[in-house]
Amino acid sequence: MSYQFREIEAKWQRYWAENQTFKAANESDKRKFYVLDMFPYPSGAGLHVGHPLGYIASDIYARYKRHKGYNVLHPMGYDSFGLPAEQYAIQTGQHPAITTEANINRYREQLDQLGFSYDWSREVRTSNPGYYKWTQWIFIQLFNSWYNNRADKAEPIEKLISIFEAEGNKMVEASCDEDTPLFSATEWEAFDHRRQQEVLLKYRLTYLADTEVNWCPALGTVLANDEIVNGVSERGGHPVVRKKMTQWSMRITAYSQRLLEGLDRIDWPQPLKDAQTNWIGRSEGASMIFYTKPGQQNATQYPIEVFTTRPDTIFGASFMTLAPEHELVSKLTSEKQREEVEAYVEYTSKRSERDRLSDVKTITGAFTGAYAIHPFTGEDIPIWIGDYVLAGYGTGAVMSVPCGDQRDYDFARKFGIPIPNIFKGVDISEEAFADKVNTVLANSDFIDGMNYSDACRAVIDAVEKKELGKGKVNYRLRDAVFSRQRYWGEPFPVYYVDGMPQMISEEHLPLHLPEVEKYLPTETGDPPLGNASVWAWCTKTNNVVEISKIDQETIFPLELNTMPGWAGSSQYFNRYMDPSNDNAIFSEQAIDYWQDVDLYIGGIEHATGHLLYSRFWQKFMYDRGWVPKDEYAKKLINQGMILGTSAFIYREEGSGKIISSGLVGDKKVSPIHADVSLVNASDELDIKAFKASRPEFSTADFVLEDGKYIVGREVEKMSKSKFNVVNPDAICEEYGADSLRLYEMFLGPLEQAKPWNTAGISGVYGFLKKLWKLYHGGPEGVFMISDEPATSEALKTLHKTIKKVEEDINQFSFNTSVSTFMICVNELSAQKCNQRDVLEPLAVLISPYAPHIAEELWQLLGNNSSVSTEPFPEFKEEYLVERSKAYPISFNGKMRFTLELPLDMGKEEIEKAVLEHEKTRKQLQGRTPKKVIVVPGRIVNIVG
RNA sequence: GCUCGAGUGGUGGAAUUGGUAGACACGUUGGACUUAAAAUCCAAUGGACAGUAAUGUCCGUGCGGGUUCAAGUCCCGCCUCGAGUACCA
Repeated sequence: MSYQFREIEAKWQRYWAENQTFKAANESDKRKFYVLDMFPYPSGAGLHVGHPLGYIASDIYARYKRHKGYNVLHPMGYDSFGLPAEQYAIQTGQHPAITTEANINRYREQLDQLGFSYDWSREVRTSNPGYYKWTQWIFIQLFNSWYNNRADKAEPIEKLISIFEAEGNKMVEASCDEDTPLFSATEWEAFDHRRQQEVLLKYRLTYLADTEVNWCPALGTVLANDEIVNGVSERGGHPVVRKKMTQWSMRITAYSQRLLEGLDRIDWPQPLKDAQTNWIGRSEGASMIFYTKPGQQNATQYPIEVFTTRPDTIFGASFMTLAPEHELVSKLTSEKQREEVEAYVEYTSKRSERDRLSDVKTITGAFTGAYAIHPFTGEDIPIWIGDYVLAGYGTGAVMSVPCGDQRDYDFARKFGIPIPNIFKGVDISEEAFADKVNTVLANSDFIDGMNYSDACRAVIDAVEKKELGKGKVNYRLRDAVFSRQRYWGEPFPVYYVDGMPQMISEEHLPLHLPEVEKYLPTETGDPPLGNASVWAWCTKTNNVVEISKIDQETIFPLELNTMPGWAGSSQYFNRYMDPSNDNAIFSEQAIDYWQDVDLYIGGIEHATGHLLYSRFWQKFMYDRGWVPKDEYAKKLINQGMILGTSAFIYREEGSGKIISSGLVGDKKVSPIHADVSLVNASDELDIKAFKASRPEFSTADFVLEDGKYIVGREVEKMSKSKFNVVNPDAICEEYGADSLRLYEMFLGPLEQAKPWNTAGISGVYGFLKKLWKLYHGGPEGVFMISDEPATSEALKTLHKTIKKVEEDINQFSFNTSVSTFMICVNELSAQKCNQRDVLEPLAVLISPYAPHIAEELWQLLGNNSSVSTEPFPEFKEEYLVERSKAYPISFNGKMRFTLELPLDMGKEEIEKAVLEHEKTRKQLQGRTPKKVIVVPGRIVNIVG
């Protein structure tokens, strides 16, 4: 019997589903292990061979942990809200729920085909009301919380209210809006209800604010910073403009420091940690106040707050620069300069983000005509505006130290501002000196001769004494805008009374997404939900209450925005623990047992999106006591992308001839993608099939070499538009899921990007056939094994393999363990091994990688149960002990020969044996060695 | 510019973390079986040189230095590619 993978795979996939083999219980005496994949967005294109890479790796690990006796939670679900389904709906009128459902079914089929050990009873879909009920619930909890900086945690808003009632807000240290006014307890009591709500909104962890947002007119929605790449939208590449809008925001900045510190406690890849660290962008320095000098037409002294990381260079400040958008600009500008300044502000506001980015080298600015007073020297410092200072970072104003900062230096050069030197022994005639480490200060009054850190401390002390500033830590991280003007997302559980937001009471959750006629914004510019005439929400008892949003007398207006993509993915890992619970996001018992994720596998592209936001929500959940861990994933692995190998044909410019790649030479050609499925292993294009699939080329003239059209090759991202997509269904059909699983692992290190090459799969396919044969040594390939004890040689091969494979799994080196299996089977075949005591453990050993064939072999061996619950074979050192070993020997690092010596020889005996060795004597040529170096089990060196 | 990561045969990649570089696989070449093909099996496969041969010698992990009996691996200085990020004060 030959290896019939199609029947075997279908049979065991059915078996696993029918027997619920991988269902995990929330109660168990076993130790828990939680293996998580990033759940996919079910796109219409289905899976290509790149998608399952991480899923295969996590499945191997989950199966391995089951063999090791753990109760393993390995769930899967769908991040099913998202833009593509909505855009498809806009074009076709098809409800996004319908396309999403169809896509999910297709995904499920493809996933099932690969033999994953998911507990499908725990599936979640972010677009299911039963799921988004809890997304809405978390939103309400965030709304009802504030961040107490003194306790360094989030607390219920009621506590803040009782503080306000008792003593006002003067002593409160909280993360709140900048413009929060100070008030006493009596003033608080005197505020009317609306005013109190306005104030509280400045403290809540999710709040409404007029935010300058990234508005994408083409998509009709707001984008988060991480949804913009190079100034255009990540999806579609549409232009993005800045615009002020009232939006929900998440006060993630309250957690800046904890998000940073938490990284030290989790085993995540360094590049990912670096990306988050940079994104949070902590910088230490000082905030200082420069007062303006009273001018002739301007008697007021305005304070200008600046942030600097170099307070030590304060005596080098020869001007100040404000962002053109800075609120003081118009107040400060002198009459004489007004025309110039206004023209400049006008000019910068017209420059788009893109222009500014692509043109950073052009230095522009204008003098306001006003001066500030240096806090120490009392000298006049001219105040300029320039667009190299960003309104959104720090205070939007800087003290400019041209000798210590290249941007200030260039600006000073351009406008002829003096560049005083405050560095000892440094030449600044060509460029600024920005080296903190080698700084020794001069011409700097009380900090003369000091180094960077001493001077910083001295200056901060001095400004604090003068009450002109303080040491400050600044973060680049901004609060996250949480509103999207879209249909296909979670509705906010919010309605408005007198323009103030109110939460829908929890027992009315979920607030269902209403039906709409069309998915575009309304004529009045409201988000798509504005098209809904009827909203409904279910009470706990499932009484459906229908409420017309238009009928203002019975109900107040509802929030028409929906939540962004990352809302549904920020707590899904906890929801898997108890996914059908309707009374709580998860039971205490479930979270108590599962605690957190032990292994999380997914792409690094979520570094500053999902992976940051989910950490933020987890910390919030932790603060409020709902989860036991403030970091939810102990270990994370970023699998590398599998790239496509695109095929190109070359059209000559002018003639339009299609030239074979070997004949292109110096000719002017434009490369055109050809479908990789039409190209064979030796890069030859099937011209007939190509012409049939692309009518525009049906009459094209193909110039061949040796009668063949040879395509050019290039490695690119796998995508439909590049015609380089390889479909896993086709691979499974031809070689089977076990081959695909093994091959994806065999391609290279899990974390590395690597190109797909279908040709190579024959290697692992051949391996599986050899494995099969090992168990089928009977006449005409009938299953036959021996109950005789195995040879010591075969046992050695087996235990070598157990040891290596277990080491590999624990280091996630799945590629080398596939090689190890191949070596193992090659050796056992050569040894003609067919003994049960080797072949039985081997079936268990390979089952995480190739589960279908392992189950089949396990059954043939006479077992009734699934191999997946068998204990992992135990490695025994004794089978590996060798009688002797060949030692490589070098002499003076040059000559090398090998010497076979017993393993249990001591150091001195080895030395003696080496010297007695005839060849050694010859090579030493009568000289006496100085020393003999022995590294047991490895190598012997002789130093002459 | 800054921050990470990586450079090893024709190709994907191994190398027990300082100890015989190129495991394993693809591809290629030759052979066996076959009317033929597929499938399968066997052999060779980094380069150069010497030898009828077994075999031996030298050179080889992006480049240039260094440490060491011994370097793909450690140190210093470059080059190239990839990823992230960017007037962040």
